[in-house]
Amino acid sequence: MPTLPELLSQSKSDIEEISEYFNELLAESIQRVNANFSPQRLSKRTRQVEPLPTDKRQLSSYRTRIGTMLEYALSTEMNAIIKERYGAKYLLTFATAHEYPDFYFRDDTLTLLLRIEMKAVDAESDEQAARFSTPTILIDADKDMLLLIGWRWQDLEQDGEIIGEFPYIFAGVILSASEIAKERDVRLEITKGKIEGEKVLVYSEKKREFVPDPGNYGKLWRIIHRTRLNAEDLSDTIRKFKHFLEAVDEYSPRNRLGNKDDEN
DNA sequence: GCACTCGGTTATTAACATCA
DNA sequence: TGATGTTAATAACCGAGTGC
Repeated sequence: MPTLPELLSQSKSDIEEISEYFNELLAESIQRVNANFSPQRLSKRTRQVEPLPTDKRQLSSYRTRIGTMLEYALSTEMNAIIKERYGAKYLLTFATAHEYPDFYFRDDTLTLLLRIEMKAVDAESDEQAARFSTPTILIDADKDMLLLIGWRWQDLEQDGEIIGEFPYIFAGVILSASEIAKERDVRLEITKGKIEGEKVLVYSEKKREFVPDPGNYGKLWRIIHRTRLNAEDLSDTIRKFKHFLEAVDEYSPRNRLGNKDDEN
């Protein structure tokens, strides 16, 4: 595999190749977070002793919170690994405002090289309603990547006894953001919706007119249209994305991809 | 008849605008 | 100035329709 400086110095940057490099980086970071940060800093006692929120507003809130902490932990590990490999040559910095994207990958003069948006989903949640809803026209095909992780509660054992649980990342992938956006917009077209600048409109049968998307555009399970799940022309990126969905589906209360024989 | 799909509703928060 | 209203963002859940 080429080194990162090689990939970034090519006259025409290839985001697919760069994502492959980052996938390897991500896999190692996930291992570290699962082994250290998560069981040490995000652990809690068993559900019987320390229950999780059940109120739906609280559910939404705590999942967002854990997602943010996992973002912090993962990006910190990724930055550390990059530092181990290339010294002070690169930085993975947070976007400090609530804006697209979450992270900027920069060189040592702080020049922007890549942009990374991250989404964390709890497999136990009803819909994994996290959304990649960045308007297509704001996505830079050469620089933007989407980082997805799936997590679930894992028992924490001590001397053969379960003493608590911690968020365990069981799947993670980095993909070209524009490829995902492309598939997302193919789906929108299939469902008779349309894009006007930064606005997304869906056709409402009830009102017999186009209405602003009510907040479903880009939900992870609404990116590949179901009629395209097994399409021949799925790009490599979409196949990797589908693989990620399958991993989440494995632990999800639902069985949306039909690859589970029994309930679990 | 169950489980999924997909447009839609709701709860909550924060920022900002408007009104008495 | 303080109370109230509006809007935007997020992610939960809802429910009619649909397919097996």
